[in-house]
Amino acid sequence: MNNELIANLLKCIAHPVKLDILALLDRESSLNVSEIQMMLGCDCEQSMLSHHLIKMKDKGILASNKQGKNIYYSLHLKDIAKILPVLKEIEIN
Amino acid sequence: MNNELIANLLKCIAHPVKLDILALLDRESSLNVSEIQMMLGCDCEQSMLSHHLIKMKDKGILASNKQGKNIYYSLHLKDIAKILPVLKEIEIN
DNA sequence: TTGTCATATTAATATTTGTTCATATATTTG
DNA sequence: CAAATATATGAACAAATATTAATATGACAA
Repeated sequence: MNNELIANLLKCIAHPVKLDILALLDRESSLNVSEIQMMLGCDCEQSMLSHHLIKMKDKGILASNKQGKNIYYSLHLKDIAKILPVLKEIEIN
Repeated sequence: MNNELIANLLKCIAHPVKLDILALLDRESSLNVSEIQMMLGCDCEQSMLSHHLIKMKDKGILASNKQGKNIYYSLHLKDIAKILPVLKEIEIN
């Protein structure tokens, strides 16, 4: 992947809630929107959450699959999750 | 590092030229602004480049050191470079 | 001491992004 | 069918960011 694409990806995920969502979906493999909202501790409004999810889906980071009333999201670009632990471990002085 | 800080870092580097600069400084350890500009293939204006460098310095990603007319920049938050190869290797379908 | 080079600073502006709110759609249930 | 549930959509606006251009600063050389 070239820097242009990488920059786009990073721009898309550079948001605390989005990072939370990625970490969740890296563990849980598939969750519907309400489940995600619960697990985020309700600190994210329904509409806001939907916007986040759709933006990440548009970039190919997430995938979604409808089941009845619910829409299940999952991590599609799995490799992106690899950077999360690396970032977590960074220490600042 | 928490998601708030990570998001800030990612936002700061989520730009093709900034990613180039990081890759350069990961290899070369220390370069002055003109050297960086040359190595970027002159596709970045002086003022723009200066803005990029200063922003990354403000976030603690880069460090600078003045030597005569020149200012040498180096990678201060070295760990951030660890994500670059991981990102490069990501493939999109 | 003037000029030139390397870099920073500032201001102006265009563009993008984040957020909220109100409303829409689709599915299920009674 | 009407109501309830789950989620998406779109508009509006503030705030953040990117970009450019013009000018400033500081170091060195002639």
